Amino acid sequence: MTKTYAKPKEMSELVSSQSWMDEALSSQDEMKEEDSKQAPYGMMAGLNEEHDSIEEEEEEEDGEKPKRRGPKKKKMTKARLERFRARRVKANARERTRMHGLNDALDNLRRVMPCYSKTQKLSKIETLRLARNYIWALSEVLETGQTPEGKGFVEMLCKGLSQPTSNLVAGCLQLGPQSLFLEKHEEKSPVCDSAIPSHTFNYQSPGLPSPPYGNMETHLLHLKPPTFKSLVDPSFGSHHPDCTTPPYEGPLTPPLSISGNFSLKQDGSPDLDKSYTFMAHYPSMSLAGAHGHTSHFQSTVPRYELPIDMSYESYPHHVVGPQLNAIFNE
DNA sequence: TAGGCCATCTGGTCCT
DNA sequence: AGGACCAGATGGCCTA
Repeated sequence: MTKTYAKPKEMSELVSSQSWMDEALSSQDEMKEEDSKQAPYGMMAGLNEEHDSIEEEEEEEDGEKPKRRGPKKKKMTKARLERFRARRVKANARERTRMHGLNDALDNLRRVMPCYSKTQKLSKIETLRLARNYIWALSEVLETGQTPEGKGFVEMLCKGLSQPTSNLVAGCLQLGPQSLFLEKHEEKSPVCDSAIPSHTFNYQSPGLPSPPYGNMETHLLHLKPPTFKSLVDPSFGSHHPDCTTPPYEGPLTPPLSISGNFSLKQDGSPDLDKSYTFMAHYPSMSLAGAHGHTSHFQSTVPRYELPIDMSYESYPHHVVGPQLNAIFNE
């Protein structure tokens, strides 16, 4: 899955010509070469041809370079250099792993979104935007206790999304931009790739793959206890008979831990008795279904208005994160 | 070809 | 000291 990147040609020329490279950096160059042997992304490989002498004096005052403040750097002894190099290699590996974990979590999030597609992956930012809208839309459904009117639901989901993503969502939910009404279809499994022929849908966005995703009603299954269970019990979804999507590989990151306090049992599985701290926000919601598929949701959920400018342009820099935090952590 | 998206490296900061 | 997290920088890939 990891892409491999070719080593950029210009890099070595660029770096080796830079007079500001102090000896610490030159030592890093050596380290990078070593790192690049392990990492697929070998951008720094081969940079150090001109920085072999690690003991050379660090400050070559050539007049052009601004004087550095602060304490003079310690000379890089060979031992120090070795330690530094090893540390950097390890740090790079950790950082790669960390980012892979982050991406895995994002993939998990994509899969529980109402328009999961292996062929057309949502970008990271669009995934987060859609997730936010989805939470918002579902909270509205919980509040009203009614199946949402199709157009409104899609509009909620699409707020602030880019046009291509909006098209994708509309396509997934079988709602074209012109005909935004809920059309009855026989119920199919949610989030099932390639299970439904594309001609079933009344809207296809140009350039989109055949929408294999399901219809509006199926996505509302996310509200029903079995699917709710599937979110917390990885073994559930992977054996769902209607779903042709490959089984879910790993346990989900606790998907509903709104406040971030998700308890795990000793074996690592979610502790449903303790975990759902969002019950504090949804005090009368019965979560029995998380265990037994027979729960009911009472619709006395407090309403959370999201006083956020949801225009596409407003997303990147604004209050989305802090305000959501404030809402969910109050 | 420009722009969007992405993976990776890197140095800084904070925490244990 | 070392790990986690973060943001900036960089360059590759892809598409309109």
